Amino acid sequence: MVGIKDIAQKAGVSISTVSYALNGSPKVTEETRARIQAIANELNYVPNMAARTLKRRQTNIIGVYLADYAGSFYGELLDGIKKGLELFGYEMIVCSGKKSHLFIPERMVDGAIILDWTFPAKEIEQYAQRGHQIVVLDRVLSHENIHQVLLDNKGGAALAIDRLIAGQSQKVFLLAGPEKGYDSRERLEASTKELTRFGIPYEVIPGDFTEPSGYRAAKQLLANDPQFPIDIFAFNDEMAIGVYKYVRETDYRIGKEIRIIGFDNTELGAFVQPRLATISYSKHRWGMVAAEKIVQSIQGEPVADEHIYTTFVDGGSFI
Amino acid sequence: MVGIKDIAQKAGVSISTVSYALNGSPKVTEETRARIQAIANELNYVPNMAARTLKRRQTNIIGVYLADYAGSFYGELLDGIKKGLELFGYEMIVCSGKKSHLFIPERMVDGAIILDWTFPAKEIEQYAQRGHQIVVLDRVLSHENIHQVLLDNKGGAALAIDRLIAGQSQKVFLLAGPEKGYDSRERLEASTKELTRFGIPYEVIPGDFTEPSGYRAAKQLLANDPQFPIDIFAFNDEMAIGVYKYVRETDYRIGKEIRIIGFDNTELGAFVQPRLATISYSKHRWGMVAAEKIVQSIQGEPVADEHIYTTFVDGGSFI
DNA sequence: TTGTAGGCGTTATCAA
DNA sequence: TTGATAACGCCTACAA
Repeated sequence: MVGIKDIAQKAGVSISTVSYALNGSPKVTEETRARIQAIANELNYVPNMAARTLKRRQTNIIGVYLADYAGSFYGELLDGIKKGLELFGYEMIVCSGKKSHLFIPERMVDGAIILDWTFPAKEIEQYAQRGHQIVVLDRVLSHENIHQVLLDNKGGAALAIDRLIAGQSQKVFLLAGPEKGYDSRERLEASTKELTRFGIPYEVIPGDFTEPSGYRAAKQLLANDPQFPIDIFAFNDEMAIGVYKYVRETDYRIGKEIRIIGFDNTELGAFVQPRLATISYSKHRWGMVAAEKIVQSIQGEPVADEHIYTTFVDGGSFI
Repeated sequence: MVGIKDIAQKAGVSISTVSYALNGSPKVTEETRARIQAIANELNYVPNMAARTLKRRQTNIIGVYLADYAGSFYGELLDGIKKGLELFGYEMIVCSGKKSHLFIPERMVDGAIILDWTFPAKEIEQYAQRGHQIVVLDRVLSHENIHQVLLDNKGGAALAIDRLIAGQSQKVFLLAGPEKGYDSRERLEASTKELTRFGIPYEVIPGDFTEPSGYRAAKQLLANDPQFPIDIFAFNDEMAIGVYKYVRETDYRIGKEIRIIGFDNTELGAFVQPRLATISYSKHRWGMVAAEKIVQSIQGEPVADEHIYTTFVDGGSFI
């Protein structure tokens, strides 16, 4: 491995001079700087990250933690985070799985962005307590080193419910996500509140944000001699797609006997026929804002929590 | 930050004893080992990765390089890689973008798995030349430090063409991917060879593996007063979906006037109606094998290049 | 069984 | 403007 020592030797200077030159310090002549740079290039020198990190105590890398890599959902979000971090000279690495959590206390990353319901809150708080900066996208945690960029779940749910009501719905089935999950809880709370306000009866059907759970829910709903139309607000598009799948096996039609609104505006929802009506938000922006927040908090600037707002997307699945 | 020094002090022993104890060396009493471990836990000690790496000269991290994070395509593959690496005690980080390439020469990662046509071959070879181990999934590079786990593109293409021929196709439109891309080139070569062998006329339509390029291709095909049925072999599912999108805007029907076979067996292709006939392979296995190869080559074991085989998946889009 | 000390490759503080 | 040198936190001969 070629290090600054080799360069120093070849250039006939000391290692500190090399270090200065390579780091663009004004303490060396432009001439020697150029000469040393040339030698460095010639030798294909690349600084050893471990050594540099050991000394500087920062890596300029942000870790993004996801529960899994499935679904086209994450694509745009990661893109947004990456673009955002680039603006500040940070690199992004994407991690998943328990062991990679250690990157945080090990100081392999300067900060973390978490969208992973699998990541225990206790653990996050512990890292924050040790002084690590963290931005969470899927929960609320109160700590000076933790900040959040959250979806406006309540606003989104209210949008969906308002549409259902405008569509003369007589009863609404709320196809919920995991009970302990923040997003699902918020959507549920806002939905029931809004429905109650308008005096519309509703029923909560448990789900877990996966397609199969949507499929099962649809099966169950149609098995019980239902009253049509059946109006469903699925707390994410994936479960809504599961409903489509089951309904497709019957003679019922989405948008007629079964009316449904999703949440997330995924690619698949936009492709199915009829198009899935859903709640949309900019995943790209979400990522950009998260990146901005983590950098700000690392740099010790004051950072305010922020929300990502939602809009309603029309689709043939509802009216 | 709490280091072994702090532990040593609190335990009243030297730092080396702590190091030995924490690393399970047989050079310390089980008793002191337990005592030191207890103190380490109490102090929430986590080893500093930079320092450890500097000394050990390895991180036990493999970098996976992707062109982007889009599409559900990568989900299973990454899952396979992660699972595979776990078996050998390695962690995975997912990277994208030019700057993260530096992780390789910087020794931030012990090895790299590359599926990123954006990553210049020259650069890969350069890193290999410096002694870094690399596994590529999307090209053939000849170097002792580079190994490949490739799709059996030719076999897959032949499968598709054989079906088309069995379906009495009179002419086949080959909807190709990027010209310089390895996968597309292989599929094209095998397709034309097979078609020529059977004396079936064909026409190559340029595309770039994106949905819009499939859409455009369909538009173009249908504009020229074509002869039905139009038989298409799209070199990936995404472009095939583009074809679906355009056809849907017309009165023609997929599976009737337009018959099409894709490649990749993506989730979306399985969902559309009629189901997209396509070439399938195990992305999970692909990842597992890639993981195995990179670890083997890091550990200096002999490693043989391997192929991932394909199968045909029936769908209403063809016959 | 435990302690001392040198070194991993850089950076940064002093002197020169 | 440069050079010698001490950290950074951990590992590991070698010595005790």
